Amino acid sequence: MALVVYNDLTRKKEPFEPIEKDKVRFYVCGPTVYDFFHIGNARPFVLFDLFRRYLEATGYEVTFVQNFTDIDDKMIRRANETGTTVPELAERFIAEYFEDADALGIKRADIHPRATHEIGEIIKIVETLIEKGHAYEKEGDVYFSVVSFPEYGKLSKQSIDELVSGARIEVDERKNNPLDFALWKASKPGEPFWESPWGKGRPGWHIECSAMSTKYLGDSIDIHGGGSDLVFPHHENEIAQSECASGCQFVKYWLHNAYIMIDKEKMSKSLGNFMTVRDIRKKFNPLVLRYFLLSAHYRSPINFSKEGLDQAQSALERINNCYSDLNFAVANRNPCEKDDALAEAVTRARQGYRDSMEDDFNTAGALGSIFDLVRAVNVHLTENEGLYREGIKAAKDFFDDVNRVFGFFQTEEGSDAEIDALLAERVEARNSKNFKRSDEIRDLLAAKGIIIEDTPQGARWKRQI
RNA sequence: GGCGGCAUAGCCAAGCGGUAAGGCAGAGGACUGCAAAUCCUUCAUCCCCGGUUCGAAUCCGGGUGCCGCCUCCA
Repeated sequence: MALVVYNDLTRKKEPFEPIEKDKVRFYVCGPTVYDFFHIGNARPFVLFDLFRRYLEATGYEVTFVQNFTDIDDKMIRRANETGTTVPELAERFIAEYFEDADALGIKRADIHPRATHEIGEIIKIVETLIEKGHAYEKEGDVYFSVVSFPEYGKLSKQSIDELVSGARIEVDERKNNPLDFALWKASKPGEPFWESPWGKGRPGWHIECSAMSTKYLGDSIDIHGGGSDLVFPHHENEIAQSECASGCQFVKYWLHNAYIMIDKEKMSKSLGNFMTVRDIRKKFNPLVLRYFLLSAHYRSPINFSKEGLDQAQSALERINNCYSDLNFAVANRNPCEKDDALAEAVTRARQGYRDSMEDDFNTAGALGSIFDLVRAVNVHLTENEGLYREGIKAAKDFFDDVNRVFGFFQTEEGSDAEIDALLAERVEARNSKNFKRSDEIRDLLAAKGIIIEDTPQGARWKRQI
């Protein structure tokens, strides 16, 4: 069994074979940093981070690049509205991005390039495209000519004619073809600008990703990821620019995630029906959102709802309870004889987990295998007074391996003198049948989000997720 | 008009030809001073109609419903 991924370029599942053996060049479209990101934006960030982790866990050396778009119309507009500058706005929301991303357990990319730091690279590509006859300059703007690239439309499976006839874009006299798009935009008075062969201006959106991907990963990369709303025109345009400039195939595997839906509509900034990750974090542990995003296959839409998050929280609690029960048992139980059922359950869970993940990153299926082992561990802990050490060790190793990819086990075992003292007092109260006092202490701690559990091995506490 | 996706129990969600994973919620029971956690039992024939097949949720055809892209959007 080997990894198979669904490639949007061919619309088929294909065996994953990187261009260079054991190495993966992976690029993901990052945020435009003019605001907090919402949970729809969070989906690709979480997903592609997870794919990267899985690839790394299975032995690939991954170079992972995710950009920041820090100059475009939205940046300029927001900076004007809020009385700040574009660079200040970018700094602020790059920092906010990392705060939320860290909370969601998203690892830092190897490289987080910013468009404004790559202007030289961008100008170089635009010049190349003009030289090769794929682009033309008009009044300080530079446009890409879609008819110069016969394969234009190969990702979205549309011909230029079909795209034109369905287009809702405004006619722009400067363009030779309505589908031509800006590589470079002349700056208007008061806008940020950079000097270029075509005068003062700034890069178009699509060219950024081509430039940054090429600079840090080379002309041809293995995986390019993003939301499916980027298929057209963003990724189609990236292909056109990059392949015309380099003469090589730009990307081997195109992966796109489906949207978050809310009330049967796509969640999006423009519709205004979004919830930011920052909002969610006020009500839920961010790992609950992480679990929620991983509970369905990445190419299926997810319907967002409060109930959905509640369910995710309960499920995540079940996993975490098992993990902490397991650790507690290791510290507090004596060995018992071999438990074949547990040993077999670990083997089966590992196999099932792997089979699911290798089938186009089927995280929902993988969760099924994880829960199967949760049940088996719980059964073992319930049916035995002691502990089958080897089996439990194998289960813990599996959970730890999973966690390096899924990242939602709470691995830290808390210790707190004040809580420990209250817990000790409660034990005494219970021993002397002073249940009024013991329940008081339990309620007191519960109000602080501390949950008490009485086990045959003694009382213990944990934090509410 | 073009391209594409989805429809599986109250809810979420795998499965993609061999007789329905998993989670949440619910019901009954065990354990507990009461809880919590946990365990046991229980809870679906897969939108409709045809077809192919020994056999279909899974393939084909036709419906119905919902959604997305074709403009900034993850």
